[in-house]
Amino acid sequence: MRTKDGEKQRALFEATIRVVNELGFASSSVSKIAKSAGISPSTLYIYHKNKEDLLVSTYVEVKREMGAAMAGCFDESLPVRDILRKVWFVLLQCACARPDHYRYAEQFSNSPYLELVDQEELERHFRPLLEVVQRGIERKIIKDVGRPLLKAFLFHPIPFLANAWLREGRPMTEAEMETSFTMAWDAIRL
Amino acid sequence: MRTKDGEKQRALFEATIRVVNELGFASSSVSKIAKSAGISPSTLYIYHKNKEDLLVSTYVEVKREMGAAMAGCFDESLPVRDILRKVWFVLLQCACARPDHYRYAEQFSNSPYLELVDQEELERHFRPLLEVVQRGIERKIIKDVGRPLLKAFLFHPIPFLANAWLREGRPMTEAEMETSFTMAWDAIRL
Amino acid sequence: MRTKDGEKQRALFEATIRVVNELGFASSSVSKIAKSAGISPSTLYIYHKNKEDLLVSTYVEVKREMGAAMAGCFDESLPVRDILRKVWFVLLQCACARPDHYRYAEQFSNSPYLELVDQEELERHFRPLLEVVQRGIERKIIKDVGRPLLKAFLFHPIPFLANAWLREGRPMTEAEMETSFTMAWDAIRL
Amino acid sequence: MRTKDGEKQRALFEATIRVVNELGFASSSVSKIAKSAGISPSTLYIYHKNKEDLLVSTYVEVKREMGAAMAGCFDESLPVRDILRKVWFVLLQCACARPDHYRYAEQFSNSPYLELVDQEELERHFRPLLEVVQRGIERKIIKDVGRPLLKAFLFHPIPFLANAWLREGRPMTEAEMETSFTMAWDAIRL
DNA sequence: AATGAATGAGATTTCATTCAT
DNA sequence: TATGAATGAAATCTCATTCAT
Repeated sequence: MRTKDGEKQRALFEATIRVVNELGFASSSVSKIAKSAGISPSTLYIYHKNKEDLLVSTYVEVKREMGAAMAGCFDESLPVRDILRKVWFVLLQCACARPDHYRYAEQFSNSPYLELVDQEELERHFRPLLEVVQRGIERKIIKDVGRPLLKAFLFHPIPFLANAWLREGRPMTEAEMETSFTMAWDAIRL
Repeated sequence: MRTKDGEKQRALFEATIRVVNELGFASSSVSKIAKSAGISPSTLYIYHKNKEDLLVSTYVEVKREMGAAMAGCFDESLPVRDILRKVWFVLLQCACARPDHYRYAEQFSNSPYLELVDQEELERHFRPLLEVVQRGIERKIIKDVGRPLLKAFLFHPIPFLANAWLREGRPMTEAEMETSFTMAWDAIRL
Repeated sequence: MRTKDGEKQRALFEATIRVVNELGFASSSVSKIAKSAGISPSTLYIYHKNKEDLLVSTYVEVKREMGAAMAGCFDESLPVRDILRKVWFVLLQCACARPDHYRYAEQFSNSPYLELVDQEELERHFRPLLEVVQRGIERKIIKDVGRPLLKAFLFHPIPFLANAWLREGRPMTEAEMETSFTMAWDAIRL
Repeated sequence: MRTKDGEKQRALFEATIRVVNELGFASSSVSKIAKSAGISPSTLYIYHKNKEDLLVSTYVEVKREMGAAMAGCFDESLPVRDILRKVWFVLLQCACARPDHYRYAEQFSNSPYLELVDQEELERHFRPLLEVVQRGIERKIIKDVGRPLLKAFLFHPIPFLANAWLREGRPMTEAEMETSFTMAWDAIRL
């Protein structure tokens, strides 16, 4: 009896992102993704129930990895602003290092597929971050304006910026990162 | 493609947005859009060269209408902040009034279709706005950080916020609009 | 605008019966049927919603034609036995003339597809026949044993017999038909 | 194909009947049957050369069991009519007790698969019965009309009747069995 | 201008079967 | 013996587009 191949699983994950970024959801077919992963389309169905499952679990995995990257740089002992600054830098660096992952997440979360994902579960990956923000609110450092508004200025700009620099074809400089965080912080701080 | 019936043209425009929002680009077909517009798929080809042309020109039209809405509220005699505040309110109101148009634009601009659109031409609709921003920079009122960063905090949040409130099922209050603009302004002002 | 082609409709009907008889339900595919009808598989979907609809409506049409053949030979003025005898002969002749139609009906009605058909509607085609049987019961000519038992001996044997002779490769003689009807009649008469 | 586990063999036999009855030949796949039997599709190939072999040997086994049930009630010392009556009752009871086995046999024998079965060998199971019928013919008790006609009225109705009662959801009463046999007997007796 | 009919290409998915353990 | 992994072939059905009226 053969055993499920972790390498194939990963190849599928990367291929999905690659193909969707290149062709968009409209033209991404299961066969193209399978071919890009170097496996047979039928083999894909051993790893995923159907196309939807492939796309959704790819999204969830991207989000999980983003959450992990963030968690890895978390230092609760720092002041609120410094924690957020560090996270901002890490996320921006990730977005620039793996812009395709971020672009995939953007495409996905702007499509009706998003409704198939359990939002609660996704947020769990970012729980510590949300708690820091909450602490900032309680200490009157951050505006008490509800989560959507804070999201809109603190997280939402990140992939957009990564994308913009990607299109310019050069990496973001340290100074540009600093500037961008300052803008986000100015938006949310009291 | 021999243009004629304005009513059908409009029906197609709305149907495209409706269907793409409901099904996503992945599952939106020419036939479904035609059916939703109450015309035959063959008739659609009188108005549009092909599917791509349909999707692209729908996007351009959405952007044009957004530009027009903005232009309609433009009062050059006001101070920079007040101009931007007015525009922000109008765009947010539009986004809340026709969230589907905005959602369509979001989906479209996160897809590879975007590359088919002449960005220069699109920006023309927003020229006056960009000039006001430029004036703010020159007068040391707005941070001089390049267009992408300003876009990221001044325009990009708008459809995201409209979407967030749409999901909550209630309209944005005047106070919430004021708060959100304040955040955007805090982000970009010097 | 082209108009739906009655010839194609008929070709599909015959092709369905032909292919299913040759290969059985297990190996009959939409493509094979379309090819056998001389049309493209996609064209088939203009005439039938899906495979199921194709198979079901083919069955219904076969039954309708059987009903029509029977109705055409119906002479209410004759005694009960003579009416049934005439019907028996006509149905046997039909079954022998178009054995594929009958074989199709047999295969179909022994498959779970049968449950998709409105039995009430089917029986309508045979209403006059059922009424004659009823009359026979009332006049104490035919056993009053319920419809299933009468069906089992009066109609059910017909395609079986047609099939048997088909396999022998020769037509049924007049005498054999007479004998077979006598047996059916002996079974149901009082 | 290296036979071994009798329990699995039986589970496969029952699963084949179950699945085919539920889904029909058209939709019954090896994997579905294997899953329904609680084994892996690969294991199935230890017991059967291929799908065809699975279906055919299931049919043969059903027939063998029917023959055995009949043989078990056979009392050569009785008069011809009484032997046939006993057999009729037993077969009807079997058909009602295991309607799925009979339904499977019906589906199978109305499909082109039937041609893969050695008819001679099948008939061997029913040899004693056929000899009794022959004796009846010689003693001028039964019509001398050839085997197909006798089959059509003496055996063919049985699964049809079992099916009809199955659909009504209640078992056949003793009286109904008596009536049905009387009809069969009336059909074939001189 | 408008549209139902028509279709080749291609979509997603399942199948029967073999492989490797 | 037993089985999960693997796959080429083929299934059903939809698509974007053109044809013919």
